[in-house]
Amino acid sequence: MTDQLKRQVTLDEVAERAGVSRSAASRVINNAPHVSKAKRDAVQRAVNDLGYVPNATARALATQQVGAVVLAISSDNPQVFTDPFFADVAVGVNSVLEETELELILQLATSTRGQTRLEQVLRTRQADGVMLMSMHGDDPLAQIAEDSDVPVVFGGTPANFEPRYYVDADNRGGARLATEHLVATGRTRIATITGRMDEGAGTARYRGYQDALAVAGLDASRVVYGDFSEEGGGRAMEQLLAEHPDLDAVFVGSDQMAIGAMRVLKDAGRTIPGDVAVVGFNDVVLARHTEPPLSTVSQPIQSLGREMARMLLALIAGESPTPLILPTRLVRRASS
Amino acid sequence: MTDQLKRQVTLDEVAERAGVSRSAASRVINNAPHVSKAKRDAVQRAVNDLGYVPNATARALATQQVGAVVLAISSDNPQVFTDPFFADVAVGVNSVLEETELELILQLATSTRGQTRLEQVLRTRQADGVMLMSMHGDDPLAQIAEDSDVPVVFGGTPANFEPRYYVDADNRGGARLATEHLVATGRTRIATITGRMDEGAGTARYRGYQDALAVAGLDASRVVYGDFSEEGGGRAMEQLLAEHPDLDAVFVGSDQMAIGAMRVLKDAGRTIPGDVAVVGFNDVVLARHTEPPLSTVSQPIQSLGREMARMLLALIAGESPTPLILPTRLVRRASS
DNA sequence: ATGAAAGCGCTAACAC
DNA sequence: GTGTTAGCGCTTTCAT
Repeated sequence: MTDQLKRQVTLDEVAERAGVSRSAASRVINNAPHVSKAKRDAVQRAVNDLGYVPNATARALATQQVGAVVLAISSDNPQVFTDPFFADVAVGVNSVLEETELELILQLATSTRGQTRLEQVLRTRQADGVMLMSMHGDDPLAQIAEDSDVPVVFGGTPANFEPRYYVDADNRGGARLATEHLVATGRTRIATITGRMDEGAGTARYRGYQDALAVAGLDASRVVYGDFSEEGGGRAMEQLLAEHPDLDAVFVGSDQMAIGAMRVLKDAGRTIPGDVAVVGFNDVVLARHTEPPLSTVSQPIQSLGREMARMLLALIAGESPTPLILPTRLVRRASS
Repeated sequence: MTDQLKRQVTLDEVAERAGVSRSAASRVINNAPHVSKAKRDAVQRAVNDLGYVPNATARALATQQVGAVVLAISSDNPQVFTDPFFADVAVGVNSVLEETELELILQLATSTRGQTRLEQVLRTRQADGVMLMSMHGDDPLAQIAEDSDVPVVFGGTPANFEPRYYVDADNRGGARLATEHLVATGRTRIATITGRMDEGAGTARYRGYQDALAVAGLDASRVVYGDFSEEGGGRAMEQLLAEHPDLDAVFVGSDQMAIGAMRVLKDAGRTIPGDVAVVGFNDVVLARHTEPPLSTVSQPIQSLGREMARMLLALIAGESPTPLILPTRLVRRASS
């Protein structure tokens, strides 16, 4: 029957009830040494009787540690978080944070206000650590984060620079896998629709495509730059069809774009995979349900979240973890 | 050129720099009255020069307000948050919180530890308010939340009781809409697959189905209880087919289940919507891409998040908002 | 209008 | 092992 839900129970009350000094009580709570077993038990009992829970704020003020880390998504578009990708990351992050005493603050830094806030967190240590996702190449926050003395780990890598601490999926390797598969199945006129080239994932996947074709000695010039969106994928496919009507395969930088591209291909009367093989990237749920089901590259998103959290914890503990690149794998379905 | 990223700048430093007392500086920061224009400006200047940002923790301790609210998902399954539904809610919540000084803490209360933590938040006011989502009927947290003196707003309603403050989608009305539509298009042997009956959404949608059939004077006994999952939907459909082979329509309590059900129907050789019309609920992205595209009931999820946040803000401000039920609408596609 | 002083609840030196 | 003491950085009476 712990207690009424009324006022906060303080350490002093616990100490008094247990008949010990406040410092003794404090020591017990943080199980520090130098307390006799007798007192220890007395305090424990008092804690139970009173239903004492330390005041996190007061503790934070005294220890100069906030007790919370931030998961930040920086983007100009408030809707990005709608991408199932982030929910998965969040689940992963949460799963390791749950083992600690740290709270998870979600910062959708989408408006100017949001960005400013994140910047302040970074500058004035309003959190014990920050996980930063999905940076566009020229996002000023990236540099601010990198320079901050708050521990920061990046999720994914911005296009223009390599942060000190990050965890990323092996985008390049995955793209290469996908393209090699296209080569292996006899395709010779392989095009690509890239993602945004100011995002690391966009450029890395494009490189993977180039890698594979270079090794195979095939022409890698059938490329159109996309923007990761379904409509963008459709437009890109139209352009590709116009410029390279002879193509017999296309590696697309994201499933969303691939879906748009497949629609355009079908409208143009090309069969999939008969006339044109298609491979996407990300393995979103939808990929299983397209017509035909979409071959794609799958990345361990929850692991990414977990590893980000672990790396941040290590950083906070004063260690110097090395960046991590998580493996991707090809999921072959009917579209290729 | 605000400042180095070094140590925290304190109010005292600002005060000294501005040549005023700390209390004066504090008043300016919180733009309280009783400060001369001259001092006011001096302080402002000092703030800019020094790049002062108040220490949130210290402020929280002094004001007894945390400066953060919690968005909590209570569930036994860590993966629920993976449901795009919650990401949308989060985006909605964030959009209104962004206008305030409040942080958003994400609590995936999925393990025992998580639940305990949420319970402590509720009991010992570790947050200024809590938004609680997706409660199963017998979740003890629901009652704890309702009894807590921390402001709490529920997202959706548990099956067994009606919280004081909540915002929900009009599940019953939407289900009725869907079923009426089935009736209007000439179906007469209309079955249903329900969601979990220990969740408010499950029971409410079932009631809506009953409502519509009662008005139409049709038999409402073709019912199987599902669990909101795709496989569950498939199993339920099999059972339905076995028990009521004559059915010519089915209202399914969620799109996920509907997808499973459609698969089973097709496997059983029934055409959709020729032999059997199908309507789902939620309007997930996938619904647009099934074969045939799935008719469904759409709910304004981001609005739900927004309204939850608004209601919580009102509660924190000491007002007594009334519960909100958000309208749903039928999205007719090819499956019905 | 203004400043002094007393906390908010906790931790961490420090002396015993 | 134990208790005393001084903060952490801010807000807020309360005199002036």
